[in-house]
Amino acid sequence: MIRCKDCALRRKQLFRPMNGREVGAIGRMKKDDLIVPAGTDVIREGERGQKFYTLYEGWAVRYHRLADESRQILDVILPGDQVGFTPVLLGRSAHSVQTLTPATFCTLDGRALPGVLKANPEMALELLKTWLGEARRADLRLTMLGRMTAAERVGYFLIETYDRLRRRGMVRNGASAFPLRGVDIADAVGLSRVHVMRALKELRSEALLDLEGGDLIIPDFAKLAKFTGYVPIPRSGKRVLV
Amino acid sequence: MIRCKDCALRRKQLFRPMNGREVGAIGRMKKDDLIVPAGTDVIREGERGQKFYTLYEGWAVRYHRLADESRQILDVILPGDQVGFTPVLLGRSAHSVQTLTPATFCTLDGRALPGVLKANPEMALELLKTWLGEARRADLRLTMLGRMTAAERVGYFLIETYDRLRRRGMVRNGASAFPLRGVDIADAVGLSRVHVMRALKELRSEALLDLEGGDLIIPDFAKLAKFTGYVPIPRSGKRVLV
DNA sequence: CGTAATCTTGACCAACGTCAATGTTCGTGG
DNA sequence: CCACGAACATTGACGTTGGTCAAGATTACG
Repeated sequence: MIRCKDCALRRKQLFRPMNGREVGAIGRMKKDDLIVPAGTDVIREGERGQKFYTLYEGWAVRYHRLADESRQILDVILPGDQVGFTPVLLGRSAHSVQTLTPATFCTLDGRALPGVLKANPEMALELLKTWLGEARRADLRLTMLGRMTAAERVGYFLIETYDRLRRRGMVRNGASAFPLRGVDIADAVGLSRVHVMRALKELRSEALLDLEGGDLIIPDFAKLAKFTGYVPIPRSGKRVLV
Repeated sequence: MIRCKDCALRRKQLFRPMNGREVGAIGRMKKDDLIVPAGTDVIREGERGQKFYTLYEGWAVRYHRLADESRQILDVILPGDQVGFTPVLLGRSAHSVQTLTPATFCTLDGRALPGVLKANPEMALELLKTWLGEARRADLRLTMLGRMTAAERVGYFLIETYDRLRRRGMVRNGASAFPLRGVDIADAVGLSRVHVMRALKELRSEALLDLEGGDLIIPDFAKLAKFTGYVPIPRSGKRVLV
């Protein structure tokens, strides 16, 4: 089991430094790690849960499945992101979470969360800020689905994810591992799989990005950002790691 | 000026009862009321702000305008909803807010907010819960845009708003005032104005809803909910009124 | 080396957008 | 109360984007 004291994530730029008291409070919520293969549903829609998780390593997606079996991917979960917060504080999960790769989650006891937040109001405030940042990102994804063409949607989705990877130090020389398949991208941007492939071809031919063998390459970030209307996440926003 | 002590909103079912200490803390943040005509931009994208607002009476929308002048409506703001939270805690607003009708906002001093939340951790936690609820609603809107047909989108948007109105006691006999025009609905659900009208015609012919003279009528809530896949907001979730 | 998954391509089709002309509603001033 | 204009709704014709289907090529993996 990874101990909070030694957690490698916490040292990353993305996260807000914590004092000993805070690390201790979180450490007391910490339970076993959860190690699962690719394709595992870690959280299922409608489920109640007393535990919540921080993704430590690997990739996952939050998604929603409709009555007609179609799937909407709500968000990509990257290392350092939390899942299962909603069921703990609100009673039930409104979405499922599935791993795309083998993954390790850090498990935390949700029953202790309200107490910890009341005892550490500074942390509660920072957590609120993190969620406001997430809400802002969600607004932009909504705009993408409502108002953009196929190529713009795909480009936006990829550059946004790429930018998040970059902030986590997961990009090297303009490239990063990217385990999503065509279907996954399609389900994220509201298109069909075939049309996503056509959009990718277009983006590739304009040298805006390349996606091959599970690697995403963005040769000119500014150029793709301009094409998609993407504005990078401001450097300032640090996150609480619970 | 409406005093927090006398605020009519606070007494509504939707909101969590507050103790005297909390009402006092909020009262000290309270500044003048803001009374504006329809079509006023209360918050502009990119703006910094030290104040935040609670809509007391009237209607507004949160929206985002793209480079090509097109508009995405992110959400409808109803009495009791806050706006301007993000600029206060995160530095800048990523969206604009415009009134659809003459409206009254309660103005609060944002500089005092972090202090108030740290001094009232219970309130901070409840506020976090409110935001988690909003995030859940946003996920569903995303699903609507990504996976639904024109008629379903329009129906979903209308029933969702109707359900929110209902919780605020703004529905009488299956009907409520509804000041949004065709363009507004179009910009909310990611369709063209003309196509929204066709979708409305279809919904009307199926007796799922009616929209005339600024009134929204839903004769059979369950029937429309089934058609659109809408699940009502659980009764339990009460909101913090700041 | 073989099988399954995924990508690629082309043909065709449905949903939605655009344009433009006509009708309706509503608020305003006479 | 009526006349007028502006904003909005309605309708039909037509164009475009993206969906569906199916067959073949490529890649990943045991």
